[in-house]
Amino acid sequence: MSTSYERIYAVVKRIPRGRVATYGQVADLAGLHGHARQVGYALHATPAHVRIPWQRVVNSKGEISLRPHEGGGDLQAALLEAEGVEFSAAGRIDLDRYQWKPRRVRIDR
DNA sequence: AAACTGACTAATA
DNA sequence: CTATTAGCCAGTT
Repeated sequence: MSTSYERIYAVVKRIPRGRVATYGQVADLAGLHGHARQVGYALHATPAHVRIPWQRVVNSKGEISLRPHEGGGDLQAALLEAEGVEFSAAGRIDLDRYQWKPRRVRIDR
């Protein structure tokens, strides 16, 4: 395997600590516009020996797409919190503040 | 090869 | 807020 997966991994690896990106965003940055699903699929199929910050990829609502009881769901949340990402009571992330915006001056704060 | 599946998204209702 | 519809497309069966 290569092609799409490597691009996706490459993009995900660039996500800075304490920031998150959406699946659609990653797809777009990877040159796979409209392939949001493939991003999720690729990450799901990511071998454990490939260390990438997959936890920084969330869905468009700023939520973790995995169900808590399934593998990784709570782990992802824990990892993100450890990076300083703040979760709302509903387990959601404020994308306005934490979404990674590459190639753009971060005016936020 | 055809059908199924899925860590998605956006638009409607 | 939930539900439905539709668009997307690679990997599995």
